[in-house]
Amino acid sequence: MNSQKKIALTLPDGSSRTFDGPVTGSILAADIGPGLFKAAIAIVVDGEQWDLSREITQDSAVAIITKNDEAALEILRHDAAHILAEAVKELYPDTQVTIGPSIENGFYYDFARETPFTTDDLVIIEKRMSEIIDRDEEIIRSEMDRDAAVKFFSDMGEAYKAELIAAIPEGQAITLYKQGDFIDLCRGPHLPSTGKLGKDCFKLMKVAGAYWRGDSNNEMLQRIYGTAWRTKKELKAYLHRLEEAEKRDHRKLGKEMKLFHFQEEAAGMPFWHPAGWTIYQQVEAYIRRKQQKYGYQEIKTPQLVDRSLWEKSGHWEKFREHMYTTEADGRALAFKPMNCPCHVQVFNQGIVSYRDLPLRLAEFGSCHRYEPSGALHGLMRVRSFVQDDAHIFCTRDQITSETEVFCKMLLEIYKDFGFEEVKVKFSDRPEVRAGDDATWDESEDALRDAISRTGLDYSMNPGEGAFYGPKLEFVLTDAIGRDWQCGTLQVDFITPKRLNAQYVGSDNDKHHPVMLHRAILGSFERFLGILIEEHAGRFPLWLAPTQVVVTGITSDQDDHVCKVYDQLIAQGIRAEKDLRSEKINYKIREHSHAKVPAIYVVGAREATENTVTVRRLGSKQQETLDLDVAINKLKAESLAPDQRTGQ
RNA sequence: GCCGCUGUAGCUCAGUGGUAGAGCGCGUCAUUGGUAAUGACGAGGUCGGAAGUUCAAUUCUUCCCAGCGGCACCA
Repeated sequence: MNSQKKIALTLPDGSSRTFDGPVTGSILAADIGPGLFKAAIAIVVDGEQWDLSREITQDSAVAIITKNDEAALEILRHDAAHILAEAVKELYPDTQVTIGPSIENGFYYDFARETPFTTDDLVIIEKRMSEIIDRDEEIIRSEMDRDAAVKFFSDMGEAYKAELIAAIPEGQAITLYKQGDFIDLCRGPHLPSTGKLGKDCFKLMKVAGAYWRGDSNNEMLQRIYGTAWRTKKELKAYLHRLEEAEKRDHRKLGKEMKLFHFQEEAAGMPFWHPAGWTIYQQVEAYIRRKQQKYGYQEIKTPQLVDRSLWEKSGHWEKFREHMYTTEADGRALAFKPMNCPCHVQVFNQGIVSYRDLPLRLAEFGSCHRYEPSGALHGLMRVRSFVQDDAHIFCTRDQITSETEVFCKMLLEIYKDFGFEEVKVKFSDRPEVRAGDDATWDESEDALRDAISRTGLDYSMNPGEGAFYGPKLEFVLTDAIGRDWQCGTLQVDFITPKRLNAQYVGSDNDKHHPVMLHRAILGSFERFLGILIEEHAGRFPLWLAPTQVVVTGITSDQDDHVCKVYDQLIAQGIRAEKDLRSEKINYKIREHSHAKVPAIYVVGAREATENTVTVRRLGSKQQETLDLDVAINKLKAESLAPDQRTGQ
């Protein structure tokens, strides 16, 4: 036997093991201990994830990945995708496979097949997957020359795979993985065998359409989504989380709590009911106070504007498809999809001096956008909505300070709504855009300079800027960890030029101002949807549609209930009275289900002593207080965060 | 817009080639009860819309609309 080179492997604890020749992760794991061998999933070799079966031929730093490691989940899910594909190929041989990555919480695989998969098919496929896991097929890695691989998959009738491989640079070796009779192109790594995926740790979730290569010009494939976890317990916990999220669905709560509704005759346009509109108005009043505090002036501009303005602003060219249009007096009119061109019209009235800048014009602007029908989603994506929109007209020198102040205002507002975690994204020039590169360079630099001075961390979002300028996007995280992009600040050197906005500078020359488009909530509709889900319908007192219900034990207290109710109303509290001849149990149950934050019960005792017994939502405790004390307490708590003392 | 699924009472849903049912809610009456369901009775539906097949369609077929899950889109 040749004298083989010794291989030294360094483990994470710093210890090292020497082998007489090339060694696989499996052998290493077995060498360390049978427990580790059993739990091993893959191995990290010099920072790169490898299969356990791959030979390590030189000294390396290694770490065995076991089921308990975070990294294992991704491998597990990727494997589940392969097992799914294998099951589908076995059951429906006429199907072509395409791609199947691991994703957050699970995996999917896209298939090309004439007949659609049904939900019944999912049950059958799931069963076959379990059988494949039982077979415990070895997963074998191999390499193949690119051209050979293209031929290999073409011959097999897998046109999509062949197309994918053909796109890989020539001469490059590609890796294939085989399990049973199923072979797939894959970077890896994979589990040693299919049996390593727990039979009761995965579940197929849904079938959906998805475009080949994510391009809507391409044919549509059938995507099967699944979820996979390390343990049955984790799977159950995940399914439970989904159920909990469903309970806070704003569409469901909106109906239950009579906040708003939609109907066929106005698809994507909410009808706000009294309760929902109350919340809306609280939010609007709050934002109005904040805008006043930060030096904004509120305006109101038309919803229907002549096409010629949209042509000048550039919207007609770029967004015509998404604009509602109509005609009157022989003129073509369009509903505004945004407010900026109208705000420039306000700016353009009269001569503006540099002394007037920055000019901050705010509008709760009612906009319409013809969104694709498939995009509509409750309040989150609508066709008519109102933005907390404003445009700051300023000089180039003022961009930095205006951005800084805006960020402060935005964080303050998010905090008041209970959102402490905010991410910032910087979107730079998109491919289709207005304006020359020099202007884009300048505006991107100005924005970058501004955001770095705020000290906020941000990530890049390349190519996602507006057609007229780069932007910052503000993303908040809700109570169950979901991200929502709400706020935005966009630098715009172009619209003021196009719409001929000018001011007289200190040099007595005319200049175009810079426009900062900015919103904090984004759309009220969507933000209310987020708030409903954030609070699961149990709003804090300042937002709750009904803040307190007053009710008696028997009808003997009706007069007193009315007296208490009148006092609450006089104090500006959103109170209701319940004089129905129902038992107290019944009324408590009903108002608790309606998520009313406070219930005042007045019995014979309270009526004589002029007290109320207070029951708060979510608590079974009762507290009897003097009426004045109770009302003052409620009133203090009903104040919006910015109206409380100390702000 | 694309793929798939769904559309029955105010809500949640069952059901059928011979023009429909439950629970909750709603109304009336009785009950006056101390913190998550008092009882009785009653009203309420051209079964999403249009066309077709059929002696007969809510049920089968086609088209349209809307909703849901994704994909694409999101100034």
